[in-house]
Amino acid sequence: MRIADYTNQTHPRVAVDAVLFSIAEGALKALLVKIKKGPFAGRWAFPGGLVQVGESLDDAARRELYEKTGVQDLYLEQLYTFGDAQRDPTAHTVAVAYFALVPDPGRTLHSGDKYADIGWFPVRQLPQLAYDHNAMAAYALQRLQAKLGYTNIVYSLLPREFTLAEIQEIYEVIVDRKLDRRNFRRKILALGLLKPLPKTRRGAHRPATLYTFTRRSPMNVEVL
Amino acid sequence: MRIADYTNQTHPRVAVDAVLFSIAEGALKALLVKIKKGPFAGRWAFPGGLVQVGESLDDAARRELYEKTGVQDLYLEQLYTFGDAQRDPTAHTVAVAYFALVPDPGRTLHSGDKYADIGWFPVRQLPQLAYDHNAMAAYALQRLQAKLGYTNIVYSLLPREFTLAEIQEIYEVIVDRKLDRRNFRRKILALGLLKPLPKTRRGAHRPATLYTFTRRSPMNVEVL
DNA sequence: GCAAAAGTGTTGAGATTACACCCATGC
DNA sequence: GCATGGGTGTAATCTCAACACTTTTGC
Repeated sequence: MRIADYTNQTHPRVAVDAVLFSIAEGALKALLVKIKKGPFAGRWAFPGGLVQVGESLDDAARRELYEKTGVQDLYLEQLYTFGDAQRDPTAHTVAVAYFALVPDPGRTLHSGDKYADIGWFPVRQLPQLAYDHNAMAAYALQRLQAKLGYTNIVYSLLPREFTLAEIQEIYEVIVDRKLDRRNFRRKILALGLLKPLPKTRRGAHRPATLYTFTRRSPMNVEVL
Repeated sequence: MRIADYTNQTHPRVAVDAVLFSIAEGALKALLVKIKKGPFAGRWAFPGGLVQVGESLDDAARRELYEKTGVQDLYLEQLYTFGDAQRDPTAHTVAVAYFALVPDPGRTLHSGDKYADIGWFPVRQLPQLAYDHNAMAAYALQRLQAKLGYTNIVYSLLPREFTLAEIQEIYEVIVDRKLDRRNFRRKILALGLLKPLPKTRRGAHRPATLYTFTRRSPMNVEVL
């Protein structure tokens, strides 16, 4: 990354920040990185970086997350653009925030040279973050909850094969309330997006039928 | 406006564009300006401009629209940020699009020095616009239609006093279908946001009771 | 055989839709 | 007095929420 003197700039800089969510250990987690330098050194924040000329915003967000997680096919959508003049004390920086989803991240994380540390944090107990990233987190969570209700994006939080209990748990963890099992199953199956597989997941108790999505692309459907 | 050489820039510029809607002559209109210079000279576009250091995005959008229309209290919300590297052939420019609403604009418009012309255009028959502004228009219309259904933002398209027929017409024009008069009235009144006034609007036929909003601030309600 | 998760239907309440006639005014 | 838009109620349908017992497995 190039270091430059922005004090004489006449225009704001453009950065991209990515709020990456996942479900792990029965809780909703977000990916945070620890900042090395500047006024927020030592604080946690969402990963991000300046946009280069010729690079699209989506590409910048995707690149940023790929560097950290090694995940290529994640769900990614633009969230909101934060442009308050004081949000970055160093120089006026407009941050285009993205919102991303991945299935349970078993893989290893790479903090890279830029950050001191990296990790998954439970979304409902985030520490005090750098910049306006706590507001960003709140906004992203709100968007996630809303979109879960009227789209099929859960698919991006699930592995290829899953049980109905697992998909229901994701809904419960994200919208933060218990759902009626019978009503939920009826509704989710009525969408016609799930195909039962001729296999079961064997565990400690009665085996559960495994399902898979017929389409893994975003669309609007009435789920909740 | 300062003219500068951006060819050696290492970072994209930031601009704000505003899609301003209003209802006039029974149709949904958008405000367009005619561009004077550059590769899009002669084309219509949404009004916009570069963001200055120290200026927030919301302020920049508000300023832009105030210069053109003289309207101070409009409904304004961020829409989407367009960041494709090729969207502006002159230099990579990230455009933060805003979406705004005003009641029927009887007032005069000011094209200013920057633009060759200014005017209201029916949203469903826009000409070919500069940049990616046709996509911007489509996105804004979609947002408007959706928000009309689950918020009370109609208030920002109506004058202080209005009849139920007038508010219904706005819904019909925007969502582009006829609504049942009795069902619509029942539902909109059930929200408790409208107060009947002890006056009527006298016209060619039976006078209609005038209503006013009890609160003119955005909130979520189930309208449609 | 017992503990634990998987699987399955029905009923009542509330919401949504469809639909037709009388009323008040201006001309 | 007639043309025009304003104003009003009900019945049928659909959707949503609440609720409990049987089944299959591992140990």
